[in-house]
Amino acid sequence: MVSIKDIAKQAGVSISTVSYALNGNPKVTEGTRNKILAVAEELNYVPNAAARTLKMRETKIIGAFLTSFQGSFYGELLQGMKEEANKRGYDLVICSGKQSHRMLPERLMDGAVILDRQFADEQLLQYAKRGHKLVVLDRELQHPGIVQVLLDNKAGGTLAIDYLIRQGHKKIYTVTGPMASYDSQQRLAAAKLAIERNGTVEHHIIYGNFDKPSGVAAAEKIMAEYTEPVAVFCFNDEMAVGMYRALQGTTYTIGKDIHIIGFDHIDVSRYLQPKLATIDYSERHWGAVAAEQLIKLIQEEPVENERIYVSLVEADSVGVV
Amino acid sequence: MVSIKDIAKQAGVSISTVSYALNGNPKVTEGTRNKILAVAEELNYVPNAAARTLKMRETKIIGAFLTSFQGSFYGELLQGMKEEANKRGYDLVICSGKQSHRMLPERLMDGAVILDRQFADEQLLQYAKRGHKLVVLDRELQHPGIVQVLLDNKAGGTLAIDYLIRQGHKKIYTVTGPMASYDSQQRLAAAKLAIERNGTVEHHIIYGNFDKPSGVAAAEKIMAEYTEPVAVFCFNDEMAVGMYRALQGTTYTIGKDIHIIGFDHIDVSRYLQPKLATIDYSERHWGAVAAEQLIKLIQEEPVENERIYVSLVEADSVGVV
DNA sequence: TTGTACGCGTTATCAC
DNA sequence: GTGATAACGCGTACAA
Repeated sequence: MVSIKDIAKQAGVSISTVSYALNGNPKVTEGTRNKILAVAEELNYVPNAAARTLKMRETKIIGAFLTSFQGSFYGELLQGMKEEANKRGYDLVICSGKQSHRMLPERLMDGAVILDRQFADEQLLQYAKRGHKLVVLDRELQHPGIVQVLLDNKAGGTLAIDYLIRQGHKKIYTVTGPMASYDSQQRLAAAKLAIERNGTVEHHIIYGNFDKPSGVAAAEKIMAEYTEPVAVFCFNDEMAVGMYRALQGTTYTIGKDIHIIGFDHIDVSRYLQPKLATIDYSERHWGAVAAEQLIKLIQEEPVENERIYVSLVEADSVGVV
Repeated sequence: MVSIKDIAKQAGVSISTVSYALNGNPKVTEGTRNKILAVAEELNYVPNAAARTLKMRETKIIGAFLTSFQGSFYGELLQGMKEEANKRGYDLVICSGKQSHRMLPERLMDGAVILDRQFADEQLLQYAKRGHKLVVLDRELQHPGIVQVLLDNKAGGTLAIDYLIRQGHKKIYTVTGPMASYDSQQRLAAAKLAIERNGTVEHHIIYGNFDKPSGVAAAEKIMAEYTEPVAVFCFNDEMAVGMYRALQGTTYTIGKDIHIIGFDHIDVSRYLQPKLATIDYSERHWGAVAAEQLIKLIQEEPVENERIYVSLVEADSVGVV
């Protein structure tokens, strides 16, 4: 490996001069600088990140921790994070799994965005206490080293339920995500509130898991109990897709017998027959805000918790009753 | 930050003893080892990755470089890579974009899997020449430091075309990916060969881009030229989905007037009406093999180029004619 | 069994 | 303007 020492030898100067030249320190003369840059180029010099990090105590890299790489859900989010990070001179790496958690305390990155319930609250708080900078997208957590960038689930849940009620529905199912999911908890709280506020609606809760199979299961349960047209608020589109699948080829028609609204506005929802009503938000924007806040946190700029806004997408999967 | 120096002081031993103890060197006594481990625990000691890397010249991290985070395509692949890497004591990080290319030569990772045509061949060869270990999934590249793990596109292209011909089709369109795509090139070559071998089939090529809009465009072109039932081999499912979308609500029926087969067996293809015929392979296995070969390469074990096998999935999007 | 000393590649603080 | 030199935290050959 070629180091600044090699360049120094080749160029006939000292290593400190090389360092100055490479870092654009104005102390070094035009002539020697050019000479040094030429030699560096010639030798294919690449700075050693480990050495620099050891000295500088920063990597200019931020990480994003996901529970899993599967599912199409996070592409736009990561893209948004990446673009914002790059714009601010940082690189982004994506990690997944408990194994990779070590990279944060080992200081392989200057901070991280957390979207992974496998990361325990106490763990994160401990990291924050040790001076690590964090942005959480999946929980509420109070610490000076942590900033929250959360979806406006309350608004989303309310929008969905109000829409169903506005369409005349009197019997509403909600299909939740996993108990541990912050987003699911918030959506449920909002849905309950919106339903109570109305007063006359019959509400049933089905506990799901944010995946297709639990959507299938929900649909089967609903069909088994079926007596009259019902509306279903699936806490994500993935489960709604599962419901579509289960209802395919049965006598129940979506948007007539069983009305469905989802959450996320995933790409597939546009290709379903009928189109799926859902709650929309910009994943990309979410990611960009997360990266922005994280980097501000790292650079000791003032930051605040942020909320990502959502909106209603009406579609034929919800009819009038 | 707490370092081994702090532990040494606290435990009343020298730093080398601490280092030995932490690394399980048998030279150090049971008693002092336990004492040291206790102190380390108490002080919340975490080894500094930069310092260790600087010394050891390895990070135990491998990277995967993608063109973009968008699209649902790579989830399973990355999961497969991650699991295999973890099994072998490595961590995986995912990177995207030209900016992040620096991480490879700067030795932030011990090697990388490349799935990004933005990485130029010469660039990769240069890295390999400097001793970096690479696995390429998206091109052929010969170098002792590079191993190829490629999809068996030839088999896929042949399977698809033979299936169409077997179903009696005499007029076949192929909708390609971008010119630069290795996979697309290989699929086209195989398709051409299979068609020539048959002799009596009329072949039309439409140049696409692997995305939905180009599927839509292809469908429109085909409808404009329509005189008799045709079969279409879309070089990926994404474009096939675009075709479905464009044909929706027209007088053309998929599987009767226009027959479609895709490639990739993406999740959505199962939810289309009618189900999409396609070429299947295990993304997860692909990823696992890639990680395995990369780590073997890093550890100087013998490696060979690998091929990932594919299979045909028949479905109603292709009818008999 | 434990301690001393050195080097990994950088940057930064001094002299000169 | 340039050059020694001391860190940064860790691992290890060698000495004790």
